[in-house]
Amino acid sequence: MKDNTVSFQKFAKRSQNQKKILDAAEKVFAEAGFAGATTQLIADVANLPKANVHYYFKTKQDIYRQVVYNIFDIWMEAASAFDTELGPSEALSRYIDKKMDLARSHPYGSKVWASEIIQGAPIIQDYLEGQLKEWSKDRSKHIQRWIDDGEMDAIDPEHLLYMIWSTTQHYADFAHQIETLNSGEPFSDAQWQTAKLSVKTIILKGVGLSVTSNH
Amino acid sequence: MKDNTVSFQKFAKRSQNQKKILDAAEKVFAEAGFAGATTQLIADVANLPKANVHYYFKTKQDIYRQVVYNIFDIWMEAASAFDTELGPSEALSRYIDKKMDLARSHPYGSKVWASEIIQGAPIIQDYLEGQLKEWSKDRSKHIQRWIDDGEMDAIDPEHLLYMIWSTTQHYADFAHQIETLNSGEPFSDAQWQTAKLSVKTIILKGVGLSVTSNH
DNA sequence: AACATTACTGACCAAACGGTCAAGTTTTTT
DNA sequence: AAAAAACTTGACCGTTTGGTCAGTAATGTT
Repeated sequence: MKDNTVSFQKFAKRSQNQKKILDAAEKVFAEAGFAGATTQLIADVANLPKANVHYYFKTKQDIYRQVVYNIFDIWMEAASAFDTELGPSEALSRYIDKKMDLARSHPYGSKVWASEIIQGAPIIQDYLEGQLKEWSKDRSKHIQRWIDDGEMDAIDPEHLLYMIWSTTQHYADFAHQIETLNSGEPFSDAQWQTAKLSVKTIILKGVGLSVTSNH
Repeated sequence: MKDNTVSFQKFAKRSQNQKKILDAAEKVFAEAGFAGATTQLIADVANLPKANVHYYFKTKQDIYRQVVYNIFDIWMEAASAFDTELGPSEALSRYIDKKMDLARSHPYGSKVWASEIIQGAPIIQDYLEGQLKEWSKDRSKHIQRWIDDGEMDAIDPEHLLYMIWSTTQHYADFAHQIETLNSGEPFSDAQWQTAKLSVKTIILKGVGLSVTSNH
């Protein structure tokens, strides 16, 4: 019988197991690096036999690739929060907010990304040269226009982007260090609020803008 | 015969070989992570047989430990550039300068450190809780005093430190990404100058200060 | 009910790895 | 010159790893 629910469940099971594996893998890759991550450990965290993991993903590299692609996609989607139709204050402010939220919600992905770049981006190089470069150049141009229009200070747009990336991702990648300096406790809601506000305040004021809204 | 030069050469040979191994290891650990780094590759890069590497260092972890300790020591020494006797502008400015210089001169060490923290600081935890925490608390107190004295804006001192660390180290850890966005070329001298100035300008102005000198 | 497809898994294997060791060479000390 | 100490290295080994595979179970299709 052509039962849609059954077909859907079949589909659901496959992608559901894949998600379990990818979630486990993201954590394991983040905590052990690509080489240090064993398929056995990924399987254990996913609560699945190792052979089952290899049923859904041919190689460890395939899993890794998917994990890296996923975090990149999430980031690129968040990058649309940098809406140049808004003024510079709003655009930068929202983008920083969004990046800080992702640092909190996707710490493992951020760490996997960082390790990938540190090791020379063997997997993601084409994304860097393609989507990321395109997006950066585009936003840099907009920032430059704001500068030319006297809406903000004359600072090199690319370095501004690097500062936003590094500062926000630092709260994910170096969470362990921050936690250690915070008496071993992870940030509370209030501390995350302070972090967001501090980052926005310094960067916006630093380029001659002011924090407009506080959503 | 008690020839001092001979004794010195003996000493020199040992520490010279150790240095060769540590330099090679720093690079290999940075590019492959702890687990991905093989003692064979470290030996190859050091231009030594693998067994010889194990003659000077009992285990791979011993080599790694030494590499991480070394970069931490270099950073702590640079941390003294944050001289609170100077005013806030000078102190922050010099500290940022120093950190940017280290990002350029010690990119591998910075990457090894980043990976270590990302993976939860299994080796260096005691340093974080000891020296780093002490230094941070001390400098935070000084920054707070500057704020109380009305010399700079009221921003959370710890987040200011995090911003300095993340932004400067980003130029080392994410050098590959930056290079890709820079048409595949590493930064020129002029570009490093621009980077330094941009970082200092944004951060100092961001906390209500101004770049005083340009050494 | 018969068949086909998809899902699952314990047992296995070749390759790579960290580390050892015995036998040698060179250097230092007496 | 002889003994001791330090250095060097090819060959080797137990363990771990990513990945395979044959056989079984469950699910979907006719």
